[in-house]
Amino acid sequence: MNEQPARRPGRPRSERARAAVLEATLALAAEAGPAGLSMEAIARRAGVSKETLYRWWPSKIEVILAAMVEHGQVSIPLPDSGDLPGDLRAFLRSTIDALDGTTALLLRAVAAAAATDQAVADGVRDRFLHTRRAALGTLLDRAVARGEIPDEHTTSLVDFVYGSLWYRLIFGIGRLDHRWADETATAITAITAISRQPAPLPPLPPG
Amino acid sequence: MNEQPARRPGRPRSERARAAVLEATLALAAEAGPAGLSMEAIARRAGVSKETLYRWWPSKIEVILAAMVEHGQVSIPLPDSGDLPGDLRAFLRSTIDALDGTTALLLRAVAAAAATDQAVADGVRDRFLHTRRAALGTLLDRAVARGEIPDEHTTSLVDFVYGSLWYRLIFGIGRLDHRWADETATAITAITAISRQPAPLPPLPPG
Amino acid sequence: MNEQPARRPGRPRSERARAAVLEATLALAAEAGPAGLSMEAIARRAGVSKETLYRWWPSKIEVILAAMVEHGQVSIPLPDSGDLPGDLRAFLRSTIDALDGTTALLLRAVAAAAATDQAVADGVRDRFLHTRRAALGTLLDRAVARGEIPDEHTTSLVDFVYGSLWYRLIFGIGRLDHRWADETATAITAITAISRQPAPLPPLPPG
Amino acid sequence: MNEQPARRPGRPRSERARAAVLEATLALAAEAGPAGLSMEAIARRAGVSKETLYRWWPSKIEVILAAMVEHGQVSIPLPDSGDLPGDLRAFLRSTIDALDGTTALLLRAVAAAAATDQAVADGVRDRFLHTRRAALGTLLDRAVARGEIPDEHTTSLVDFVYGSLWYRLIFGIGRLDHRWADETATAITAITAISRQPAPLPPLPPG
DNA sequence: ATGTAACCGAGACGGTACGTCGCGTCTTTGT
DNA sequence: ACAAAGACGCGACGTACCGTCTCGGTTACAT
Repeated sequence: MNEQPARRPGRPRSERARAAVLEATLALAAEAGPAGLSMEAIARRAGVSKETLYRWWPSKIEVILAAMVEHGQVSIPLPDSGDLPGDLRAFLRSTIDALDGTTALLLRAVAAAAATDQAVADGVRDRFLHTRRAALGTLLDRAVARGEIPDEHTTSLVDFVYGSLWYRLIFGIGRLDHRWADETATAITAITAISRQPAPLPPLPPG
Repeated sequence: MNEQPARRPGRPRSERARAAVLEATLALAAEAGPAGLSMEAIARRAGVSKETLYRWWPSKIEVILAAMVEHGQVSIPLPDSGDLPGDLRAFLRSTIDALDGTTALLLRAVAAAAATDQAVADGVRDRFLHTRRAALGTLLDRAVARGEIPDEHTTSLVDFVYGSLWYRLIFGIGRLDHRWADETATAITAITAISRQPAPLPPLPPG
Repeated sequence: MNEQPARRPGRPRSERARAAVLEATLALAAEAGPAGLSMEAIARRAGVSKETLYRWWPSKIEVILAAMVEHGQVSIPLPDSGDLPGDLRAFLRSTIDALDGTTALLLRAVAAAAATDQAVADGVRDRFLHTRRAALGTLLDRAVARGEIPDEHTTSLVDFVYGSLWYRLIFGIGRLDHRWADETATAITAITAISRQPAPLPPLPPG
Repeated sequence: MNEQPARRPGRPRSERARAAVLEATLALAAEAGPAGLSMEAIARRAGVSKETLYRWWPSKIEVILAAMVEHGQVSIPLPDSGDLPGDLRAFLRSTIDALDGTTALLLRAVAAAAATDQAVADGVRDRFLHTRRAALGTLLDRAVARGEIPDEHTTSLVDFVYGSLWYRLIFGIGRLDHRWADETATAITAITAISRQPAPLPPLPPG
């Protein structure tokens, strides 16, 4: 069964160019930071014409997102041990582990573009943030299903986690390390207690 | 003793220019959004020379911050009723009330500038975010003092509140209205229960 | 003896492509003028690949010259009535008749290419202008042979005729119509008189 | 009486930039020919921003015309000895003397631009060619006034002179030297004879 | 019938130039 | 000393053509 659509006519896309662009993007992000990520600079660095750049990635944000995917620091394993505190802690630690210096700078560039342009924000939200929110949502939903936490706060909790992550990233507030992951996981799961506590409230022993 | 620094020689600073710049900034933010907020455009709109602009506000971020202060949507009253859930809810509602359309666009411009440039991020954090974090911190600390919540999560909670606010603002996730304020306040204060519940856990009766 | 080069193997040249290119060139010249005559546009309009275009016409000037020949407005009948003024007038009127709007625009494109690039100028001169100069030269030479004009000015006269034609065409000076043809023919043939008059100057009769 | 309009406010135009641009234009014309005269290249060579270039010369043709004026090879003295053949010869020799290699290349660039774009052609005709046509016209009109030539051909003669000049220049036909000037002057003034000869034709003396 | 070879369309590629915009600085006159 | 005006060098923007290249497919003739 050939799902692949019949090979289109014309010279095929250059894999070399594609790779060079994404590499150049990563290199520039690492060296020059978000401010150095211009289409001009990427094309120059990659040894690629601007025409080619715009042909495949119609805007800077597309190049950046593609580079992040290429960089591989994107898919986070979703732990499922049956215990929210542990799972959340593991998930956040993985998230932080994926957030190396280059990725952090790329994410800042993404944030800058989204903050500047509503259309970019919409695209980033629907195509990039959505997946991550869904992953964390799944993790929380399982906890809800297990009765660990009430379902009324899950959306807020997702906001809390990713909100504080971006917030710290963009404004350079504190560190984003395992310590942060643990504290955040702890604070989030503290809510767990609410519903857990009442439920297991042990009946007073007789006598 | 003249504390007032000796009146400097030369033509005094033009109040007209100052007002025109800040007004123009607000107008441009409202009309053209973050992308339209260029120093060039502000000067043009204000009928002020770029020289003057740069003399008093050395960078775009300074103009924006000044315009936000001028716009008055900045200082949030700090409620103190002795009850965290109510106070938090009131505080978040006030925060949202201050976040009119123009302010939202200015904040996005601030976020874009901070995300792009680390130095800007540092400045914004220390001179702008700091005050807001401190206000919310005070509110939470009072609750800690009253024994409503443990003190170990306060920093995380501040991140949660402002993080989700910026996160939603930048990426256009959902609405930022009283409903959001209430839900967020509820989720945050749910943590209250943790410590409240265990605390009153009655000592097991002897025997 | 087979002068026809042995039929080459492989797919023969597409007549369709050839015709489409020349038609497209004429159409573009008429619609977009000299500035719109790019190889890119011609290929696009003709539904022909750029590869094919460059295979048969190695440069833009070749396409244009071929299109002009195809357009048929190129060969001017050479009158030979035995009277220079009449012949010249007829020749120039025919020349103007062949100069329709599209041809005029193609000629301007030729001039632009020649003015820009010396190599193009050489080619145009030797392969295109040469024929026309020779035709007019023949016409004048016959007049010389008949004793109508001296032979010393013929080269200048050819320059005068074609020079003023191109000059007016390129810079849009005045009209290029029958009136122009007649006036030019008259001015050129005025020179005829010089030699005619003195020659028949009858020796004063004696006495 | 101050014809000079009151000094405008703002930083005055940089004479350095102006001179550098015109020099660069001349240098590029001489070195790279008409094809090398791009706005980009001129700006680069002059060490001037493209912004500045476009501010003062809104298109390439303006830069070229200005450079030619600057180059000084533009104003031709108008001889007036009372004898058309001699004056014309002198005028054409001066014209050729002014046509150094660089000027020739600039003129070719002018022709290319005019041939490509009708609007440019109009501008060049009215602002550049006009003056030259008028000069030669004056020279011829004086001859008409002296009864040397009829007035009916003057326009054609102007076309002949400048037409053949541009024609030879653009297509690289022959040389443009004093020899050409003399031959052209001779051919043009041959027409003189027409009217001169017939007029003095002495009535045949009786008997 | 089956190579083999030149053609064809499509279209990607690295370049250069285009004309515009915003940056932050500099240089004037005038207040 | 400050203000308005506005020129300046710089670098990025997104687009258009340039001439070359690499594909899959087509159309002939020569086996």
